[in-house]
Amino acid sequence: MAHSKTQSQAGRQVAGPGRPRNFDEAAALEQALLVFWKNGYEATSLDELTKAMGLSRSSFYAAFGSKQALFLRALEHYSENGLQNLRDVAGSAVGSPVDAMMHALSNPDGGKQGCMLVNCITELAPHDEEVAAIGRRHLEKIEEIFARVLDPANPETVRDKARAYSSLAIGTLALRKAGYPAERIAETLKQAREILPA
Amino acid sequence: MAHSKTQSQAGRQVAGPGRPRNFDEAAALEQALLVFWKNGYEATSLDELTKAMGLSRSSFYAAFGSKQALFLRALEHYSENGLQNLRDVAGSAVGSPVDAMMHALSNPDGGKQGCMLVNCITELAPHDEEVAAIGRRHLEKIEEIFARVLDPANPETVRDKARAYSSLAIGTLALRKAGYPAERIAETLKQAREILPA
DNA sequence: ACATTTCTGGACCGACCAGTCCGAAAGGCC
DNA sequence: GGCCTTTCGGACTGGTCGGTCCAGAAATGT
Repeated sequence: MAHSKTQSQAGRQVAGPGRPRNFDEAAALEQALLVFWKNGYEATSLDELTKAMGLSRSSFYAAFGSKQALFLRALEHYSENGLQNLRDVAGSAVGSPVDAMMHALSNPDGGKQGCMLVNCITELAPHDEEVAAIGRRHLEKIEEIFARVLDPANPETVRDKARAYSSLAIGTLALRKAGYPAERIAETLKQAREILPA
Repeated sequence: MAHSKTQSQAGRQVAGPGRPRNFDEAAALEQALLVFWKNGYEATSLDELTKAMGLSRSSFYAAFGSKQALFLRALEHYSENGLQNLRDVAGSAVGSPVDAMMHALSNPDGGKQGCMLVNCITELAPHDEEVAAIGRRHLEKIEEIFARVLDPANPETVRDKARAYSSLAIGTLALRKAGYPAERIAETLKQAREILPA
């Protein structure tokens, strides 16, 4: 809510002449991200976006160009954040890192909203190669993190297994969105986990 | 394409008075299904629907009531078809029925379009309890079929495992939509079979 | 204080949205 | 053939969409 005037103002490096922005671009992007996450791309209107971001239409277009461009930035941002979070989980897990990662993937911050990237792949990837590419890159990074945890010495040799783990976790997101009780989803992961080797 | 006038015309049992329909309601529903499957719900317009179904707007509303109502009918139809198809696959598989079912789930008829029900769960379920309920029912039936294959005598005891299998197959749909090569997905499933033994 | 630069709110644009309506057409029935 | 019922095509409606534009306000350097 508090907008610092001296904050980084992407688009102008140093404070030149003229009126400075009175909104934080990063914070606005974050708010936009939440709206896209909740509604998906098509179902999100400019009015809802600008209201959530707290800026006028003209500021919006001056700062972000278009709904589509903003969306892609938000999606990239989400991907970076999500991957970093997953790396943190893998690194600082108290028990099995694989368990912790599966749990993190299956319980994204958005709760019932699931994973924004999976949502967007489902909604847009078949018709939008740019989104598909972001999605592929994100999924591959997830596999990579899994693989490094599974076999730090030879991560490339367990790539398929890593992809299987991540697919399993991603699959449970559909259950969650459909309204399955969280306990049943956890039981599914636990059951899968007991069978599979370390 | 050929519309028989004497075909069943849901809404009027026998040919009463008045001008008869010159379209097949079931065939029109099928065409609508394909459009919803390809685009999702929001991104599908009435113009595209009516064009694909080959009928005018007034005929459309007279026969189906609304876009939403038509969509729900199409979704239910898709669910019934998909589940029957899965039962057939499970029953007539030459090798492992579980393999065959996973393959069928992971390679839906729509190809890159994925599974319409998973798509719709992702797009609508968090905001539409009716769709969520259809989705839950569909997913539970899939589990049921898996469970009966895994342990015909005590299907209830392997329900969690069955859910793990179906989640895994569903998870690979995201890979496909993101544009992963089919061979890599097949490899993932094969690898997963080793992780999750029968 | 002034000139310069950029921001802001809101009016505005053409396109498209889902849904309605009406006159014309096409059958069965007498 | 005339009548009644139902469907047909397509024009039309109010509303919303993403995006543009402008007049005025605000904050800087000099």
